[in-house]
Amino acid sequence: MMEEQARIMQALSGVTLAGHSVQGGMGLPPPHGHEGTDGDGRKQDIGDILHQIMTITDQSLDEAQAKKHGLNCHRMKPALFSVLCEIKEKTGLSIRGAQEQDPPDPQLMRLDNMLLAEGVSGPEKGGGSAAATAAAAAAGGGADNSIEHSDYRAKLTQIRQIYHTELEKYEQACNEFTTHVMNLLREQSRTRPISPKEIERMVGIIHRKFSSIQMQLKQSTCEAVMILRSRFLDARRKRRNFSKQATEILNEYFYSHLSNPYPSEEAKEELAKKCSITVSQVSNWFGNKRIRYKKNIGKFQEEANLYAAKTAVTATHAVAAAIHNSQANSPTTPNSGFQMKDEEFQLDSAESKNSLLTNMFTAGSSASFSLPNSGDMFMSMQSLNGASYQGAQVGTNVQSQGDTIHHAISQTVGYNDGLRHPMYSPHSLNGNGGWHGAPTPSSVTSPNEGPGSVHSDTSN
DNA sequence: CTTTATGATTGTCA
DNA sequence: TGACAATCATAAAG
Repeated sequence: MMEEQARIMQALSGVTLAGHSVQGGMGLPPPHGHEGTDGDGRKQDIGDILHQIMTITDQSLDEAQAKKHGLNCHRMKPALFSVLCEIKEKTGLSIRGAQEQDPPDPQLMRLDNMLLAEGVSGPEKGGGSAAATAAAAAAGGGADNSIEHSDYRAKLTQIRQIYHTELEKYEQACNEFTTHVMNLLREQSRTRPISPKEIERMVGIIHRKFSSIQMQLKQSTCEAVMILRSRFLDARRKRRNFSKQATEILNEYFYSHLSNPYPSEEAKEELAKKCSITVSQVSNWFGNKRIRYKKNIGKFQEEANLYAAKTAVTATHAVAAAIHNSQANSPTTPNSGFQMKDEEFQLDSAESKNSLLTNMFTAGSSASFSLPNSGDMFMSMQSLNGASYQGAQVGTNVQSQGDTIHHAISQTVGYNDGLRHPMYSPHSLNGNGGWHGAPTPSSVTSPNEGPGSVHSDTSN
């Protein structure tokens, strides 16, 4: 208000003194400064008006009202008013030019983006919570994992609610205030020179003020989310073990693809779905598993045998079926890896399995069973030669057969100890018989390592 | 409590 | 970018 008044007076004085070419319109001349020696009555009038305006604040409300009415009815009023409007328009423009800039605040953008990313602002993220619920429902044994997750979700929802109510409140207050000010200004524009642009500018100022408040709200919301994150999700190290079931599934896949335990993106998705974990968790799991298996194969031997035995029966059946049903067919995709412990050979179904193996070997070295075009079979052979994993020993009878097949392979595909076959790239075998950078267990052939396994792959 | 197992993160490499 | 290796931090086992 005071500022406005000052500007009006400033403008007024500028007009008054313009004719006199007096410098420095800023300084208000004393009301009686020019003594009226010019004898110009109009100037005298203006001086009076000025004086009245100057002293208006010193007067009581009634007095001021009366004076105001007097001014309003002054014969000079319409003329002065239009002049004032004109001048104000000019000054207003110049002011606006100075401060009318609205760069999209990068800070605000950042906050907005983050809130959007966290699901605080933007559309109601039904998908996320639905997924969480689905995960919770699907996870047979690992419900505790999703409990925390849902807890986090609940807290996040709370934050979002608070954020939205506050935002709404601010918006409402802003609108109310804006309309109030607009009404006030419009009302005053009858007695005071206020252009629509002036009102617009005021509205802009109000909005800016309120948006700065909003920014504070956003900032504190961001902080709250960050704290929440650090306490829940970002307490990322606060890990939970996967459910037994999930580990089972993952291990099954791992050991049945031991020669090339690199699930494709689709396979990962499949596994993730089966285990109720994320794809990246599957990737993590396989990354950890590979490295840890490689680091200490002996330690995983038991586990490997377990899972190998688990799939041995079905795999064997599959192989048997394949051989019996299509003897001359070309099993170019022998997704029929055989996995069994050598001791199993001498046990119950030793005979059939043994003959099966023999069949395979003879078939492999002869023409009727074309060499599998996959690293899995290759792995099998390597394993049979004791050239693969530490502890992957086989019975001597099989070993000899393996030697046979070794030679057969050497002749057929140019097998070379210590040489990577291009067929098994990118990640499959290297000279050591591992995937990539595997240690060299080939020399370690301690027979008392216990019954080893022959791992093959059912790479379908 | 200590040790081991394990999921996740980080930095590096091809 | 995915894989790997080292590492972290916690869960579970002893």
